[in-house]
Amino acid sequence: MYYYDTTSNQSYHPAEYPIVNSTYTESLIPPNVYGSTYNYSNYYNQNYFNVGDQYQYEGEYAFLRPACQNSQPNYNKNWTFLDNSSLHSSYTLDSTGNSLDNSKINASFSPDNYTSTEVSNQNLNSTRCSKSRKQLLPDEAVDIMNDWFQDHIHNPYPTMEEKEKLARLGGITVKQVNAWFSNRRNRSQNTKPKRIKRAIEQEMNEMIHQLSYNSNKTEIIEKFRRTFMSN
DNA sequence: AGCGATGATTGGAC
DNA sequence: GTCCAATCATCGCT
Repeated sequence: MYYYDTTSNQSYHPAEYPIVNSTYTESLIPPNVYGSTYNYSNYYNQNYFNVGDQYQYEGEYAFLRPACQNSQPNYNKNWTFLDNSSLHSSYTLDSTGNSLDNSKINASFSPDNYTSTEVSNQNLNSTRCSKSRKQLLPDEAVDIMNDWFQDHIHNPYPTMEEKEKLARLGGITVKQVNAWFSNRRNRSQNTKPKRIKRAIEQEMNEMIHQLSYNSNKTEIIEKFRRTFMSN
């Protein structure tokens, strides 16, 4: 049995789906499941979705596409998650355009049906996956995180609750929020270790300055410099 | 081809 | 578990 993925217009055997674990499926959350037009309450405690979960896009049904290495979620499409009732009344096409039995599909797509060996043996660099493109985070997500960063410039460390809120508002995952803040702090020299290092150096410089004004203590100053300064 | 920007990953510290 | 620095990978641009 093959499955038709309307996001890539390709058919796959279920065993070809290369990665079924939380690390990759977490990055495949369609953004609009958090949106205002979506009744999110039924899935409030579900923070990731499995490869093979079914979604509706512009009237067409599609499976969540496979999590190839370096694959990125498609943030630009207006995904709608199908709840269980509509899932069973929907249809899906196979490689020849025939309708498939959804109850069989859902059973076959359970990650438990495949061993970790089967999954890890898949070739992540197959031609099917090589077309994946690196995508930027949604502008809205970056804007929201940038605002938060500027508002907390002296301690840019969101709590877990704040990370979840930023992720929800931006339509991205908490993992992506973590990576964004880590990169942002590091690249703006605003991590705690770097701030501490700068503060120590500044204090050392001030002490050197004071010593040099108060009396002639060249020897102490040089020892101080050798001990605390990097150059 | 080279480069800067950016998102993701990794191994280690704690 | 979180956070870090370093690094990788891919984008757009020239």
